[in-house]
This record gives sequence, C-alpha cells and structure tokens, in this order.
Amino acid sequence: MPVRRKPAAITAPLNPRAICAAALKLIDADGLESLSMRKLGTTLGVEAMALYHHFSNKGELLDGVTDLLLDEAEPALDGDAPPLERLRRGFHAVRNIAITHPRAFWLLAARRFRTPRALAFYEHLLQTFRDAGFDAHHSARFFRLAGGFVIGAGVAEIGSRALNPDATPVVLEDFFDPEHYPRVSEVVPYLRISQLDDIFEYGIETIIQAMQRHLNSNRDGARTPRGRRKRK
Amino acid sequence: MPVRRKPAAITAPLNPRAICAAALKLIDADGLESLSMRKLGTTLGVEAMALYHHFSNKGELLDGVTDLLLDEAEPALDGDAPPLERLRRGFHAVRNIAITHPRAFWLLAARRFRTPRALAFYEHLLQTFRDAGFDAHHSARFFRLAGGFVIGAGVAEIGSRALNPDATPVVLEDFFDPEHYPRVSEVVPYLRISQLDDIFEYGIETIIQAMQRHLNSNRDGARTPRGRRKRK
DNA sequence: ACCTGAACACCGTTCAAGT
DNA sequence: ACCTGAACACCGTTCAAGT
Repeated sequence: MPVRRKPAAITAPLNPRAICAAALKLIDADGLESLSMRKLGTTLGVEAMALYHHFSNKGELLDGVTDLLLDEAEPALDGDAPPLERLRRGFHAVRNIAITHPRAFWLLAARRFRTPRALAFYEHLLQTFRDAGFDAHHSARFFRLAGGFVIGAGVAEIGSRALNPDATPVVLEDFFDPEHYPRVSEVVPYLRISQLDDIFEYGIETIIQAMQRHLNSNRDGARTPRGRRKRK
Repeated sequence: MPVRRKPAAITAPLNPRAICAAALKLIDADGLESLSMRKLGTTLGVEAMALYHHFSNKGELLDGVTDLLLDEAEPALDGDAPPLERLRRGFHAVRNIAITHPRAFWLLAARRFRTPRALAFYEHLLQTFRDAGFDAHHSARFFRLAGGFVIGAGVAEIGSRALNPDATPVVLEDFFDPEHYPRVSEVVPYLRISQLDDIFEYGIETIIQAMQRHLNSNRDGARTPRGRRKRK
C-alpha cells in the first residue's frame, strides 16, 4: 500500500524536535552533506522556508540534531557503577554513535559546546570525573585525552567504514601492496571493521588505566603519573 | 604600489601543486567552507572551469591540499633520535597543523588514506612504529590510540580557538556560570588557549608512556600492558 | 593541451505576502 | 503564529566551443 503524499503535514504543526528527528533520519540515510533545507522541507511536507520559523539558520538546526545524539549517549553516565566505570560506559556510548549514526557523527566532532543541551552533557560528564576523584586540572587533562581519542577514533572508524561521500574511491585492497607499502599492508589487516572493537577497546582501556593510575598515585601522596611533585 | 590584476596568469600555466597552494592560502584566510572553485579560479586569474583540466573534481583538489599539509608534518619523523622520540615529534607536528592551519586541519580528520602521498606518510609513520619495536598488531592499536587523540584533540583545539564559522555564537564566559554549570565552569579555565600546550603535552605523554611500558613489558616476556598472556 | 562561456541543477537565506 | 513563493547570490559540474 503506497504511502500518501505529505503525511507529516497532516499529523501536526511542525516543532523543532520533530524537525531535528527528521533531519537526523535524512542524514543517516543520505549523508550530512546531502541534507538541505529544501529536501528536509519536502520530507516534512512543507516548503523549505517554513523551517526558518523554527530555526534561525541551518547551523541552529544542526545543533538541534547534535543534541539528539547527546540524548542517546548521556544515559550511559547514569547508574550505580563506580564513577570510572560510568565514564568508561560514557566513552563507549559516544563511540557507539559513530556506529549507529556514522554520517551524523561528524556533528559531535564539529559542533560542540554550544547549546544548553551540550552544556548539560558536559556538566554531567565532568561531574562524573569529579566523582571519580579528579580535580579540575586533571579533569581537563583526561577529558581532553579521552574525549580527543573517542572523537578522533570515531572519525577514523567512519573512514574505515568508507562512508565519506566524495572520497577518491580507494578500495581497502590498495593498501595491501607489500611492494610499495610494506608496513601499511602489514598493519591494515588489523584495522579492518572486524577489528575495530578490539582497537577501540585497547585505546580506551589504556587511557582508563592511566586515569586509575593517577588516582592511585594521588592517594599515595599527590604525585603526577610522571612522578613529578606539584608545587604551585 | 598596488598589485596588478590576475598576476598568477602571467607567470605560468597552471599546475596542480600551485593550485593546491593557492587553495590552502584561501582556506587559511577564509575557511574551508568558503573555498569554491569559482573563487579559487579568480584568485589564479582564470575561469573556474579551467581547474577541471587539472583536477577531476573538488574532492581531488582537497586531497591535494591535504597532501601539502602532510608535507609539513612528515619531516618530523626523520632524524637520528630514537624511534619513540621521532614518533613524539611526529604527533606534535600533526598537532601543529591545527595551530598553523586551523581552518584546513579538518582535511586531516576528514580525508585520509587516499592519495599516494598519504600512503607514503602512513608508511613512514608505521615504519617508525616498527623501528620502535611494535609488531603489526600493536602498531595498529597505538596508531589508532595516538592518531585518534592527535586528530580529536586537534579538532577540539580548533573549537576552543573559536574558528568554527557558522557556530552559534557562545562566548567562553557562558561556561563560567557556576550557578547552572559548576563543573564546567570549574574546568573551562584549564582549557583556555594558554593551557592547550600543557593539555596536549599531558595527553600525548600519557600515550607515549603506555607505548614505552608495552615495549618494556614485551622485552620482559611477551605480556600485554594488562598482564594477559597472548596465545593465538 | 589548456582555457572560456553558457547552461543545468542545485544551495542557504531574505523578503513581502498570504492565512 | 505559521507557512508560501518569488527572488538573490551563490554553489559544483557538464558540455560544446574556442586557441
């Protein structure tokens, strides 16, 4: 049974959240670059310019989509587990966005620290750092270390999954030419999609161990991981 | 003395490298999103469509610009220093691109593993991993760990430096509202531009220590950093 | 081989107008 | 308040044509 034209227009007047949800759907299907106000309007059964009544520009709409991604990741920080374990789950949750929304994941890399929603996410994350026992200085350091890795690794995984749209089409096999690129061809098998869970796990565990080590050594007498004493 | 119109057209016929260099200059000045074939053509004193004689599309041109960035970073891997030290310098060199070409740095995050130039860079990098004593499996793991952090932290630094063009304008001071966001306002001072060197240094040193520890424990008897024995 | 110029099928956004 | 429609100033890219 064929779907009727403009079904969304029947159901309700537009609202920002529904618009963002539709935008995310379009991004998941066709990619971030292919999302346009015109296409999104058509999907919603409305002229493109109607959207400007709900968002002052496209950037604001993308911020709204980013907020939806944060909604998916943030609950991982909740629960009764020890703080460091909750942080671990939070990092995995963000990385999971790269798997479930590979074409939207860019938003997390490109558009952060903007909306109240994003601030609330960071507040929750940094509160968990504090619960774990980090002071503000080391919260910043490990936030950047873990956050940088999670975002960078996520972006790299998208690349591995070959979802970058206007990419020069290079098949994975091109990297297996041991004649010209012996080291690359040696390592690439370990970066296959089937290995990416292991790769990410290893990275994030290494970082969490460093965090644990810092907390331990701090308990034993206020020393940094490198053994230097802090003095002002 | 005012510059004459269309100076580049006088000097020589176009060539890909010169086009990419001009493109990088435009990106540095006006941002990646603002680069268009038309503007680039005008800068070079040529119709936009002339560029298609040298690149089959815009993506190929951007790959060429990316190659220029790699040219800047790769020499850091050379020298007589121990391999791990050369890797350290390489990571810093990539991060320096985020500082010297903040608006072009996205290319490193978004468009990798494509051109022969990029393959040669990775070959050099992975050869240095091997020189340090890593097998292919752990080269992949630490490559992703360090590479992910360097790219993710670089992208985050661009955000801190507020160079994202269509950003919802949120001043840094908004994050200092201890009423609503006590943890964020506590940590943000440590993420100021003046602190970013320290933040990056701390992250990359933590990773290099993990690499060193892996190499040491491997010398002591084929154990992973977590003390598990490897068995096929 | 290298470049031009018109054209096509798109963009985001403004603005005046409708209901 | 919410949406339309025409218009503006752009895009990347194709194509036939010039030299």
